[in-house]
Amino acid sequence: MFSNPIKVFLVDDHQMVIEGIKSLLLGEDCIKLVGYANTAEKCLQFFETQTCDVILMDINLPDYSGIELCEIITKKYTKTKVIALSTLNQGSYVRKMLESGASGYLLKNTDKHEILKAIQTIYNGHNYLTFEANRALKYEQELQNRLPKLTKREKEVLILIAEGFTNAQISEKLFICIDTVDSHRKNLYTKLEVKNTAMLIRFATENNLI
Amino acid sequence: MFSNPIKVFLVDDHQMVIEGIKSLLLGEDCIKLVGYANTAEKCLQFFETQTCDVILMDINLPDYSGIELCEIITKKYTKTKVIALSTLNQGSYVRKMLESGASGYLLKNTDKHEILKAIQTIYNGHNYLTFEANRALKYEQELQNRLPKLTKREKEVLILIAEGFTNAQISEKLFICIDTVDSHRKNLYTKLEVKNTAMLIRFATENNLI
DNA sequence: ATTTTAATACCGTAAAAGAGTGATTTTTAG
DNA sequence: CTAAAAATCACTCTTTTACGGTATTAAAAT
Repeated sequence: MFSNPIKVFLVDDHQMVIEGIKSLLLGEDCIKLVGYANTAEKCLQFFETQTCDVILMDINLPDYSGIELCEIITKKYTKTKVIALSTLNQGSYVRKMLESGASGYLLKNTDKHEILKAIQTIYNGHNYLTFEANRALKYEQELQNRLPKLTKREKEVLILIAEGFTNAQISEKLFICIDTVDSHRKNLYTKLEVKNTAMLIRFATENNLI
Repeated sequence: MFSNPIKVFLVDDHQMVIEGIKSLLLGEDCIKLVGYANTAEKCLQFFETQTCDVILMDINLPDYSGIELCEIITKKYTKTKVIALSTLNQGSYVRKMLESGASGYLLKNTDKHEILKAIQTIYNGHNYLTFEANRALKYEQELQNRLPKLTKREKEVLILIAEGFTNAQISEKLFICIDTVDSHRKNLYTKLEVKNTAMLIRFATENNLI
């Protein structure tokens, strides 16, 4: 039955996580740990000569980010599936990893059972998101939806305001009338429900609009 | 020689880190792993009936923060030393953990050798900061020193400005004259080298002044 | 083809901020 | 105790923002 164990590769710069997963997967006949790396560079080196079915990949690596590495791997070695591993349960990370081609997302506080389930699910061609990651993803999308949609021009004006330019200076930069800048500014205030520059900039920084 | 091994306790919500450290410390006769916990709560429960020499403690825990837990432990059980464990190499964390009574700071990408060294150093009554943590600490202090020193009143005014209050409203809140608020505002501009509200708020948010 | 949205512009008034200068009183630190 | 720093208040003048409308045109979406 286990004549063809799933070949798993590990990428994580934390030695103790490597050890932990090794120890967790040890004795599982259906899985074979074919290697591990602490850096994206070493991971890519491995794939020059060898291959695997599933990579467990930390998002935070010392050289590339996991997002970059994931993109490279999934484009170049289409048969290899990637499971993102992270301590951080941030929706934006989950989204970015999935956009970069990852098939799964696990938090590092997961247990042996879930790791095995994720590996097998993904090996069988499906995606696997841990519950928390799923929730974080939905939460992030909700937050984005709640944010009023700013037009292109409004965003430009917002950024220039944040850089400290007055309406007059902005009008010169954008080759438009001061009144127009004023209009955009008013629309920003209305849309973002603020009533002066201070609140505008604070709201914008807190919501990553600038 | 190892009749009295150093008793070590582990706190980390990541099962794989627990496994990793267990596996790393296994076979070290000078160290005895007396237990582990995934939450601050369970850690405190352990100390109701037992004790240890050194705790390896993750900073990010699901219930309390490591900073809080560290403070509780070091105050209540003065003989027990704490080593902070973190993936994040941020000066502010290092500082906070040391202020909360930690004796050491390790990154999770450390190796067996350094863990042993840290445990022994701290057991012998000295502090142990990993090189990176030390550097991050110094870097943070430098950044702080570069920032102009704001007076208490200036900080208060800054925060109220950031909350969107006008000089008049601030003057009412602080029971001072509008002109005084205006003076503080001008001083903020001068000290932080900005020339309007937008730049002030942006600078303040980017430098964690508010 | 037509409705909606985005971008543009204008007007007028009131409020707030920005810039300069000076002075007094409290607190703090040496 | 005394000098320095912080906090306070005052006054003038200019610039900018804030807020209320209204309105035209171009681009997008339906």
